[in-house]
Amino acid sequence: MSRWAPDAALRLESAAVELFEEQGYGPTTVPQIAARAGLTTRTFFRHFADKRDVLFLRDREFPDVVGAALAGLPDALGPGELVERGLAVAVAPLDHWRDSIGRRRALIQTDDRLKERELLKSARLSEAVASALGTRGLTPLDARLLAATAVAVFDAALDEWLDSADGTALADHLTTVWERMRAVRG
Amino acid sequence: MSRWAPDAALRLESAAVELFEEQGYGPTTVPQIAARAGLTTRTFFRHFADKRDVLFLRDREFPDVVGAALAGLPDALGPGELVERGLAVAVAPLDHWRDSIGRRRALIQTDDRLKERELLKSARLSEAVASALGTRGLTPLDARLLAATAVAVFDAALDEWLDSADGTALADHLTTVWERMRAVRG
DNA sequence: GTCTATATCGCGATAGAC
DNA sequence: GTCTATCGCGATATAGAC
Repeated sequence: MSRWAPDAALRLESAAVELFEEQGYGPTTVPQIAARAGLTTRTFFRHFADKRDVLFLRDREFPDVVGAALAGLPDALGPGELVERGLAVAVAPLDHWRDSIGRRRALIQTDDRLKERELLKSARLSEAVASALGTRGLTPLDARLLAATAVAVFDAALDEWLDSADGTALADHLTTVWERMRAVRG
Repeated sequence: MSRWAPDAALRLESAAVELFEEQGYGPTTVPQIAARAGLTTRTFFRHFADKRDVLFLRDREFPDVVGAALAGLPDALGPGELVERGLAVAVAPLDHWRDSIGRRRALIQTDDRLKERELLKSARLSEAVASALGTRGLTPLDARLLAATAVAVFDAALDEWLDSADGTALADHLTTVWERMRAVRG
């Protein structure tokens, strides 16, 4: 048994989720989280920029994953198809995590500070998509608008998926929501 | 001259903008802001929920303004026209404030915490639009998607307006960006 | 208005890993 | 030895309680 368990960040995340669910986000203190994970407050802040960040451990790589998915698709696709298929690819692994994603979302909705952080993560995802679209020749404005559209679809599809009782895959919700997105403006 | 100048919030806002521009957002402390406005720290927190909020004084009413603009338009309009015209109406007064809006935006872009707050404000605007669209018979999903589209167009148009050298009105940028949004979705 | 908790972060020391 | 993760102490500012 080594002095440090190798998964300090993960243990801190688990402890935080438990405490937030038991007591709420606001009343839970960082020392409490650290203590439950068997670590110190100082260590918490070495792994996470602030108290909110502990709920967003998984999101860190997602923009890169989506960027890579977009980069890997054939050049022949039009921009609309590109983002639609890119998202579908990047999203596939999430089906296994529905439960923990749902718990996390429920927590986020209890506090505005957590909502803000979630919105920042969505904005970063949008930037990653826009950047990938920029390399395919779209103007910055067009890339930004299409990226914003894609992220709006993604966020809505995620909610539909989490709220749906049947076992429909996230990718199928994405398809449905894209369809609605195209229909509403008509 | 009364004992309290009646514009405490406005003076705090001015002091904060000056100090943020001089020293940056992070290094500026609330006691500094309060002192420059001739007030106490406690008074600052009576007017603003937190340090970031001092830059968002003007945004408070905007969702309601947009909601009212949407409510005032004829029922006969389709949803797409509705949001497009509603935004154009709500946005008209902003042309007089381009300079201060630009300074504020420059400050917001220097710090992630300020970006987060800005994103929350955009999200609230989106909710207000979605809510107004809900009363026109759109499904919650359709309302949400169209509202997200409208806010994305608004945000992009605002940036184009702030970055443009000529005196084109914000409403004209809105029109242009709506056009691009429709085009890029092919 | 005053008082206080607690989030946040800088610094130096320490303990294992390689 | 060097590197990295952790600890312990301390300082400051935000934010909320009374």
